Amino acid sequence: MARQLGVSRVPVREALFTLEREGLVEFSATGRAYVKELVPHDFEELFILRLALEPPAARLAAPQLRANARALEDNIEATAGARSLAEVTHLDLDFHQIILEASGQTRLAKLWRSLRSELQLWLERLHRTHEIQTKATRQKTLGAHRELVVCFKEEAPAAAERVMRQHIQGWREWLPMPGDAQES
Amino acid sequence: MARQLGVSRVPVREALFTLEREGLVEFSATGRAYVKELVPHDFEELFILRLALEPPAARLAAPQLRANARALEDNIEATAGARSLAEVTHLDLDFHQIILEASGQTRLAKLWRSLRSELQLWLERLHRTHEIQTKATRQKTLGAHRELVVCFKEEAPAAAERVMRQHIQGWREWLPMPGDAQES
DNA sequence: ACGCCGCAAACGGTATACTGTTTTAAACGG
DNA sequence: CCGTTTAAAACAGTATACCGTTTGCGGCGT
Repeated sequence: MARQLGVSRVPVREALFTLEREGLVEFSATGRAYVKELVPHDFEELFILRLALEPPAARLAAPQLRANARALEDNIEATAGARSLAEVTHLDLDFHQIILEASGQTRLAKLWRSLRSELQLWLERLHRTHEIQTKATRQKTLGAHRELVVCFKEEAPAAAERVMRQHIQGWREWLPMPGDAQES
Repeated sequence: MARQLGVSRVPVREALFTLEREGLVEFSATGRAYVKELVPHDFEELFILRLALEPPAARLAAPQLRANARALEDNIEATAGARSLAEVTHLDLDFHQIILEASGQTRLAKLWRSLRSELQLWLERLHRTHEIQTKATRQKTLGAHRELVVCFKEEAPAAAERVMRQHIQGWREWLPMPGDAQES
């Protein structure tokens, strides 16, 4: 790999360890790196982690976002005008990341960033195999995001936490199981 | 540092990155590594993360631990007979780690392991500056742990989640604020 | 034909070396 | 005496080199 990339082995090595942390690569017992295959349980775990982490993050971020909801509103506007599926997904993840970063919890935000790449990989795969991003689902996501902004602006941490929990749970429910074949 | 340790710089470099992941070291913008100083907010964040992660982990671990509660029971017995403060703390963290590992969520378990070293550092510091491990508190911890084992054996995931949440919250409440001075 | 052995190539980890940048401190001027 | 300049030392990142181990495969024996 180092030869192919024209760099020495140490940076490649470190990049592989970074990818391992992000869940995209795994190492064998002898230290060899392989691309980690996506098994449905991993997707479930990502969902479990999001459900555990994001609602408290939303609660903690509420005071900070009360006056700084602008980035979130810009994001919603951009999502409404987005043309491609990939763009919508990217903006959706951005929206959540803004909240995580605003929570003031550095480990939480760092953890989210490390989950994001894996999550994005899963969503891209789902996009290829299922038709998951319809107009209706986009509107549903936008609705939840708008609701969250209202919670933040009114400084309602408990409500933000609850809305975030429902948003993630609802989002998971209308998502196809990653292992399923295309339905319809 | 590499010269002092008698090894080359690359392994030192990687060790420092590992310590950064564990929260014990931080890097400046120019890439220099410093020991991260402990600020009370970091302790709060560890607590927030435990509260977010461990109750769901207990719920998910319940089916797995129904028949395999032996390690937990051994841990409780060892804790009851432990002689030193450090030993009790170590066993306490072990107890929680067993549950995290049994949750079947590899990222969750990995995350816990990376939090553990930082948590242990904090507890050691609290031990030096406060008298936090009295007989009463140890009994309280043991009581919660025993209660959790009962939940697991009866395969009561929801109860395990609730007990874990109360255990962590209660534990936090009788802990002194890390920034406070000794309160005789 | 099949399994076992042994060797060559590839690999992982780390020591050493090179290069550009940052830090430090001494020399200089105000 | 203090701020500025500048040169040397330290440093971060990475390329190269070395060594012990693993892997893959051709040849051997059964």
